[in-house]
Amino acid sequence: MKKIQIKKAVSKNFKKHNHKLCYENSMKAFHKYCLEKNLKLTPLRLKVFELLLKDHRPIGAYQILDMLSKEGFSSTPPIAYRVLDFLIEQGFAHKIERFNAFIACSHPGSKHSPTFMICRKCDKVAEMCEKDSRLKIDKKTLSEFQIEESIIEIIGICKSCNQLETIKC
Amino acid sequence: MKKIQIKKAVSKNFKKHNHKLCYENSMKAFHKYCLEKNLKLTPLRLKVFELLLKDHRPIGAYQILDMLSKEGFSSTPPIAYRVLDFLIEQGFAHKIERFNAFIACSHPGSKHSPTFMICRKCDKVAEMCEKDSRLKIDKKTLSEFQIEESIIEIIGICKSCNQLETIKC
DNA sequence: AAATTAATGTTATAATATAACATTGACTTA
DNA sequence: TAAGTCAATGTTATATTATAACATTAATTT
Repeated sequence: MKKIQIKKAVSKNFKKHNHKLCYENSMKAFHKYCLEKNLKLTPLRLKVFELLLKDHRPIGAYQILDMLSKEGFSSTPPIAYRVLDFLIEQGFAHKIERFNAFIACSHPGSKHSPTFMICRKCDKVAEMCEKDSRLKIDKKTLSEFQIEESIIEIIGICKSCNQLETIKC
Repeated sequence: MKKIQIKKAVSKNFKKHNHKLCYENSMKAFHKYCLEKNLKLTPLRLKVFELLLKDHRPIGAYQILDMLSKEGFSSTPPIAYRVLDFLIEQGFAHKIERFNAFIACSHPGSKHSPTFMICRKCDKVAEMCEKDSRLKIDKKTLSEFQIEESIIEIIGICKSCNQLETIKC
């Protein structure tokens, strides 16, 4: 029996939602991916990915190290950076350049260059898929530059925070 | 008598071009802007802007400090960061987040969120104006997020570097 | 000339990231 | 199974980027 999945808008990240589902789906995908690619799903990697999945806010490497240390893991900088590199390479995490911080990928399992919406009030981040965000570049310019990768980070205010503001006034 | 200016494509930054003109136009605009806004065009600010205008490559704050020190300026970190903040605020410089480095603005004198093309071979950067690069975002998503600012950095290979590669093969 | 303010100078330290090498543990293969 | 190999983790040290806080100087106003 197949479950029918209703596609949720990315902006759900900014609202109340069934986050347990986000967590479980991502974790499941991670397990599946590692199994298929024969990559080692170690306790450290699992823990870091779990930390990234906590909510939809990016976290810094040193925050991760703090949390690792609290849970009894070794916690010198390379520990975090190496696992983050691994997760990013495998397409399960991204770096938010604006904040030098890291976030779990919402469309995991393949390399891509997403667009991030970053709310400057609640610090939550939503990752848009390419369908919903396209960079239209002038044809002539395109012919003179071979694109390999893009960093797109949009900063603004999410609807939830905006409504809160309006209510306050 | 009015000079006819032929609008050059932004990708000129990647090619041989009359860079003296780039320099002079930007410097002139900076002088004019500061005069009009009654902002102080100090030796330090001039020097830093001049350094940013050297070529179309971003430079780090500590590189700037090195060069400042060689020219007899004071060169502790806040010296550079403060002038950079000033230049960014006034719209004469940008930060390239990908490199934690800074570059002179190509369309100076007003706040804007440009798109940068970054060549990973020669490290040169070209700033596209909004006309040539537009982010098309899904309507529903747009209605749920109020955009204030965007960071768009495209990494790839410029035509000049690409041609060099082809010749080598 | 005194008061005010903007710019620069200085000291110290915070925050982010990597290099280089050591150890462990799992897996291969002889 | 013992030796060899390799990936992952551990460790030490240090590099790189950035800011806080306060002091001094220079320009501008009163």
